[in-house]
Amino acid sequence: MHIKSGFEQSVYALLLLDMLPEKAVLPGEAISEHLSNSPSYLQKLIRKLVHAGIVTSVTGVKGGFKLSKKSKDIRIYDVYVAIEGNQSMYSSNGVLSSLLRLDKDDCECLLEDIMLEAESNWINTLKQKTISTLAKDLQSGPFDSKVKPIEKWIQEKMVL
Amino acid sequence: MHIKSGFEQSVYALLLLDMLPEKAVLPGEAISEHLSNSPSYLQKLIRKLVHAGIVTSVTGVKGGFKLSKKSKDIRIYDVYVAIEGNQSMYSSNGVLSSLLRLDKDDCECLLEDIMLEAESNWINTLKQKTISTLAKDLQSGPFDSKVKPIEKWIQEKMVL
DNA sequence: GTACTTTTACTCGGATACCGTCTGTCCGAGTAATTATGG
DNA sequence: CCATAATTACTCGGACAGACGGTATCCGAGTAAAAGTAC
Repeated sequence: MHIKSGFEQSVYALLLLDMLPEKAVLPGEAISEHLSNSPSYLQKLIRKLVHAGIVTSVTGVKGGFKLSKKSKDIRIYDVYVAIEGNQSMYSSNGVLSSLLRLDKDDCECLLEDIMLEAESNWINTLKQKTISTLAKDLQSGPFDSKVKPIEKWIQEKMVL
Repeated sequence: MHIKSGFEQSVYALLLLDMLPEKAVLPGEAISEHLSNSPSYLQKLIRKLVHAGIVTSVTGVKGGFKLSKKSKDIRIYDVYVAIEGNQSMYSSNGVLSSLLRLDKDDCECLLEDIMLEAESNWINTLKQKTISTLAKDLQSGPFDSKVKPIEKWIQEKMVL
């Protein structure tokens, strides 16, 4: 089991967008340039964030993306769901039914209860962390000094 | 992200083995027959459980498998690790390094801390549940009556 | 200078290809109990 | 009846094929600002 790399890309794209001045917008091309990953794929990811209501898009010339909420209201969990979907990690294949010699899906999967409980604890952790949490961690961490250059770079690339 | 179906198969195979009388052994063929999944693949899974020290195998004629511990000492987490490996769900691709314009892996992934914390909570839940937990759930549930026939069937198929 | 058209720079979403992983199959080798064989 | 050989019924582990999903690319369509054009 592995969490998609698209999730990481999305989170850091949001962290970048969080440095945008209000009302400004950043083109997808610029974002992928700064994150050094493939432009077309990253944009596909960002579009998922748009659908999830996390990011606002502006079409046409001078278009681009920006956060549609305050970063403290964007939970890591929300990002996860936007990218990976809200289906649970575990889904039964009805093996217990076979074990009990019942018709398929005639009984609930005992294991599912346990797996859902575990997943619930996992989710709750991700609900308590936001993009803002990461931004603060960054500013209080050893790479504090690297933030300024990024903001400067944003000034050049942003529009509106 | 999705947990492999092999995990479910393994857990219920163990639940079946838990019904074996002491010292008795059940051939892999019989197990897959009762779980109605492919024999060769299930045996491959069971061999992973053997490597993990959860199941004991006996080779040769009258060979087969049995639990190598009490079912209350087989945590669901142990089964998970045996099948899926003990690498964590999340692994960074160094996107933060790109964001900060550093050489790859020159900084720790901020997101990783969060993801590991969440995963830790997930793991702890699975460490508190065992195969014995499931066995008890089964006996106290609505399909209690289905257990007897299985034990009878085991009497026919087991060896030693 | 105003109304209209064209260009331009973006997003949007689908079609498609690639590639790694999980599922599942197959086979030869190893192992040990059982059976057969020979004296 | 005993010792040895052959058979049998298993596990073991690797090689391999197929399916599926994540990653990534490409392209035509839509959109709106900007630039160009005509009167």
